[in-house]
Amino acid sequence: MTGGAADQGRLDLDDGMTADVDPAEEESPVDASKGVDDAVSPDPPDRVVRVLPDVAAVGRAFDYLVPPAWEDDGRAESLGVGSRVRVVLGGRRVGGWVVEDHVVPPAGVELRPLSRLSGIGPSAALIDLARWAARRWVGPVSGFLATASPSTVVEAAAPGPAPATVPQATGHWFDGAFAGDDGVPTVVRLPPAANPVPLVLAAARLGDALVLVPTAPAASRLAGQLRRAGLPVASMPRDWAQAAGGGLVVGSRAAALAPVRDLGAVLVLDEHDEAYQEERAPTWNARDLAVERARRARVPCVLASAAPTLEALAAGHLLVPSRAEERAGWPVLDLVDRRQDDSARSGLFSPALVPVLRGEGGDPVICVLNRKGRSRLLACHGCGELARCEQHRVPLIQDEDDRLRCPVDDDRRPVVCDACGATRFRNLRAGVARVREELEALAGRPVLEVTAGTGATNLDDGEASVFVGTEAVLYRIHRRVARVVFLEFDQELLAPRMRAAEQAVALLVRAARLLGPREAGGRLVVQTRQPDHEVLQAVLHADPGRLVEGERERRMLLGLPPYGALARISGAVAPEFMARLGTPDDVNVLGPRDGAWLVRAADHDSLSAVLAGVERPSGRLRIEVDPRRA
DNA sequence: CGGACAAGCTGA
DNA sequence: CAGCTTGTCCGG
Repeated sequence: MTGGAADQGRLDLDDGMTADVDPAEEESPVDASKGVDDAVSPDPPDRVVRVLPDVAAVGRAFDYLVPPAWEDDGRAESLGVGSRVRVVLGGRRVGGWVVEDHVVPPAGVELRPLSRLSGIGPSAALIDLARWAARRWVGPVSGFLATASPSTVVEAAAPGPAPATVPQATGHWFDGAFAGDDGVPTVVRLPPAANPVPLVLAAARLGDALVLVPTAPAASRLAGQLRRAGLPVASMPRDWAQAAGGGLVVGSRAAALAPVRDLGAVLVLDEHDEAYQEERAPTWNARDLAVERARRARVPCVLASAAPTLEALAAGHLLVPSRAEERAGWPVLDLVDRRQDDSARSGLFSPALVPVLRGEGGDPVICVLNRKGRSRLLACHGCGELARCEQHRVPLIQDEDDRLRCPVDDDRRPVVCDACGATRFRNLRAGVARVREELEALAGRPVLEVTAGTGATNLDDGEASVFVGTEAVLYRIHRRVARVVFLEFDQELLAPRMRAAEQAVALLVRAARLLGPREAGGRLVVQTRQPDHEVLQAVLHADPGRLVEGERERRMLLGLPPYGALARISGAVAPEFMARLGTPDDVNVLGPRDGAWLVRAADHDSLSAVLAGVERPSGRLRIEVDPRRA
C-alpha cells in the first residue's frame, strides 16, 4: 500500500502465505513443561502479547501466547513491542507486529501460541506514530507499520558507528535553524542553487538526524555526498539495520518511518515537493509525518524549500536569507511575452527562442513541453489574451455549442474576448509529434526527444545539445545546463487545481537547480501570455514570499488547507459512504462532482474523527485526505 | 484478507 | 431439497 519497502513488508518469510497450518509444526505451549515437576511452584503466569496482523482489512489486534520454549533459546528475551512475528489467524499464517507486551487476555478465549519470531521491527514510539498517521490519513495502521519495518528479517540493530566529527558551522545564515525543539518547525527558504549539505551537517550536530529528500535517486546522491564528508550515513530503505544502530539516516518518503537510534533532529529538504505525498490511499505526506515525529521526540525540525508551501509556513517559523543571497541562488528568468506574437505563424515558438535554440546563450538547452493535462488553451485571435474565467482563474474551454465554459462552475458565456471584444479564438494545442522537428528546424542542429526510454548516456554525454521532453526531462538530466525553456507554461499557471501555483513554482525550482546559481549565467526562459502572473513575478524577483499573501488569503476565505482540512471520497461505494456520513455539524460536504465528494472540516482532528466514525461499506472506496486536486 | 456459514436462486 | 452463488461475519 505504500510502495517500495511497504510492499515487501508482507511477512511471507517462511512458507506460502495461504498454506494451511500443519498442527505438528506449531509449537505447543503445554506439552513440554507441564507435569514434569509441578511440585516446585504453581505455574508462572503465561506471557501473552497482543499482535496486529499484517492484513489491511483486519484492523484489530489479537492476543497470543509466547511459547514457553522461547524462554530457553533467548527468543522470549528478544521479543517485545515492535517484534515481527508470524501467527495463525483464522486458520492461516500471517505476519504481524507485537504491539503490546504482557497483556491480560480477555477471559474465555483460547490463545494460540506465536508461530515464529521474524526479527525486529519498529520501536514503540514509531508504532504510536503509525497509529497517529493511520488516524490522520484515515487508513489501516498495518500499512504504516509495514513501511516502518525492514524488508528482510533483521535479527538486531547493527552496531553503532564509530563517533564521527561533524565539521563545525561556518557562518551560514541558516545556522540557527535547529535551535528550537518546541514542536514548531523552522521553515528555511533555501534558494534552488544553495547547497543543502551545511544544513544536513547542522542537523547531524544534534545527534542521529533523519533527513528526507523527495525521491530515491536524490536520496542516494545526498547519502553519497555525506559519506564522502565522513559522516556515518544509513541509506533507506537499504540500510534499515544500520539506521537502527545509529548515525545519520537519509531517505525519501518511506524513510519518515525509518528507525533512528537517538533522534536528534529532523530535516525535510524540498518540503514543497509533491513526491512526499503517497498517491495511493492512505495519501499520507512524509513532511507532515516528519513534523509530528519531531514534535513527539521533542527534537528540532527544519523544513527547507526554495518556495515553502503554505502548509509549512502555517506550521512553522520562517527563516529567510538576505535579498542578495536569495537572488544569488536563483537564475535569471527571461519572460517571453507571447501576447504580441503572430502565433498563427510562429506556432509554439516565439522568434525570441531562435538564438536560445542555436546555442547563442550557451549549451545545453533543455526544452520542457508539458503534455499532461491536455486542456486546450484558447487565445484571442485579435489581442492574444487567453480566454479565462476571472472569478475562478482558470482557462475557459470552448463547448460543442460554441460557447465558452468555465470548468469550475460550468457557467457559459458567448465567445467574446474580455480584453478586446473580438469573437475569434485560436486553439493553442500543438501537435506534439511535430515539436521536436520544429525545434530542430529552428535550432539548425539535432534535438533529442527525451522519453522514458532515452538512455542516460545520450543525456549526459551524447552528441545532442538541445533536448525536449515533458517535465520528466528535468529529473533525467543531472549536469549543469545553460538554458531551460518552458514552451507553454500557461497550462501550469492556469491549471484548475488548488495547488496550481505551488506546482508551477516547483517546476521552476527544479529547472533552476539545473541552471545553478545566478553567477553561473544560466537562464530560465518561459514563454507565456501571463508575464504578470504572481508565480513568474516571484521567480523573476527571486522572491518566493510574493506568492504567499494572495494565495493565503484565497485559501483562508475558502477554508482550504492549511486553514481547514479536506478529504476527497470516491469509488463505487462512495455514495453509500456519503449517505452513512450524513451531514454532521462540524464538516461541510461538497459534490458529487465526477463521482467524488469533498468533505471539509476546520482541522484534521475533526475531519478524521468524522471520517473514522463512518462504518465503511464493503466495496471500492478511496478516501483521499489532503487531495492533490480539489 | 480468506474461510465458514447463512441466506437466496435454480432446477428436476 | 441438493447444489450453487452471493453476502456477511470473524479471526486470539
